[in-house]
Amino acid sequence: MSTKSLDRIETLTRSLEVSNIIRLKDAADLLGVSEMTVRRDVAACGNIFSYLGGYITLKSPAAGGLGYILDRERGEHTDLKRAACQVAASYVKPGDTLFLDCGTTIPYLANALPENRDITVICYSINVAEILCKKRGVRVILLGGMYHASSASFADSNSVNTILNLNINIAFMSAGGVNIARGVSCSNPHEVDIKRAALKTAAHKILVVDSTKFDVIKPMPFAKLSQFDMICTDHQCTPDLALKIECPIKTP
Amino acid sequence: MSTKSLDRIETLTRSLEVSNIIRLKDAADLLGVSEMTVRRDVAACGNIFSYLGGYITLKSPAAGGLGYILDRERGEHTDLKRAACQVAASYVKPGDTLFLDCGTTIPYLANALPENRDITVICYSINVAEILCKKRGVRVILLGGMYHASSASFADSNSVNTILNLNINIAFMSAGGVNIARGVSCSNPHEVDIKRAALKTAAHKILVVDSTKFDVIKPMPFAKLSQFDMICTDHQCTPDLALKIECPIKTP
DNA sequence: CATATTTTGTGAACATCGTAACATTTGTTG
DNA sequence: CAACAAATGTTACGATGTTCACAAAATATG
Repeated sequence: MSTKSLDRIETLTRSLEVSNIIRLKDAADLLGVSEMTVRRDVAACGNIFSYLGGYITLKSPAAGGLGYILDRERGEHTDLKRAACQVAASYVKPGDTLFLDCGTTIPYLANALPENRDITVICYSINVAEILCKKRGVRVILLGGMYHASSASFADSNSVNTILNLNINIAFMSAGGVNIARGVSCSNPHEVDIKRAALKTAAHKILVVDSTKFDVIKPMPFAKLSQFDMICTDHQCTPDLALKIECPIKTP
Repeated sequence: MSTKSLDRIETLTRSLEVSNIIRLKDAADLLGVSEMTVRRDVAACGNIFSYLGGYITLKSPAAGGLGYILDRERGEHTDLKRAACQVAASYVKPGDTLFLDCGTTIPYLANALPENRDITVICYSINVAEILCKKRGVRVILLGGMYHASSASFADSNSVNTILNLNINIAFMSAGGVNIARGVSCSNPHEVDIKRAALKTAAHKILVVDSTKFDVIKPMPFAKLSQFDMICTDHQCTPDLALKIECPIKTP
């Protein structure tokens, strides 16, 4: 990275410390370079700046909420997750007893569940519980235990037994990776037993993953694709991929 | 503003509490209306939403944790509760294993606990768990079970046994009422067994109540005043009241 | 100085955003 | 039901954002 580039980044940072947010065009004027150059600077310093919709902000928490918010949107495919979860939510019927897995996808499903429909939900992550507990007319059962920050979930030696003693109608599972040869996998060892128990006892099993998870392999395998009744994902799931997978795929 | 419009705003707000940010287009899909309608909704609620470069965000990203609690309990002696909890927090030492009760007071204590001090906390309410799980270097054990909205807590037949099998150093208990004749009481039956179990097994018992709880009687008694090692409360605790209670009272 | 490498700019093609005017649907009221 | 008002959808068009390939300029290197 050149001296000039660093100078520009310095100037831009200073300016953002004052104004919090700046348009790409204004930044280009400010720095006396083309918009393209500013784009490249910002992209190169992805750790310092957030860029979204034509606006640049600082990522540092000191700069206030927006930067942090924009940051979270970036790599995480929230739109895809939301889309996949909307598909999944359409299979929930009044009176159902559901199991909701942990992770960053399933909270969107929790959010999409209808209120006052005599629904019972078993969950084990704080993310999901937070959302469900605010809903009216939803029975929530949280499996407790020791908290694991990596997956924002709780695990305990009793959890598996508790799950096996419940009548779960549909288990909505998430995954870090889906691969035809290696099956369905996740990153955290402590989730595996709970996932397997839920898959064992649930009448129906639905895998909820956005399309970026296909052909990804994570360290902890927990199921084969054939164990699932269907996969709910987003519209970016390519047709040839859908053909290769031996399991019905539902998209918006 | 119509009912439908308000429903959409409600849905959108919920969704934003999960994802922080959403594209206009995705919001339109989510709500099942045109982008134009979403634009109009967002513009009408300029006090709730921010809109920039095609992305919608909440103006106050508080939403979760203590912010939410603070919001809901505004005007309910939050200053007194915070004061009582700061007194209570001063008795926590590195390496302690704590039990934190449920209610609207104890979240302030959870918030006041130090990070990275090898502290283990057992809790059973979503309010408290939410706050603790965000702290670094705090081990959290949540007792799971069926959720009870009245106290924002979980209860399960196993909870009592789990508590009795743990070595709790200090139990911080809350209460809805404290009365010399009738002892310490609360409003929710499902809390009682858990509270009693914690009191039974904990080495030290500290009652954390703001001064408005004195001379109040709630339906479910769960302890006598003599069972507690001390009471942590606020500065508005009148001297004559303090004299009448046969238990050390600590104020700021 | 000549060459290679890096940095920056430009323009084109395309997608998306922003706004307004108007059409259509929905809901309300007499 | 008719008539009106409110809410929502559609269309169109200009502005802006996004990405790419390639050209031009600046800089480094031998």
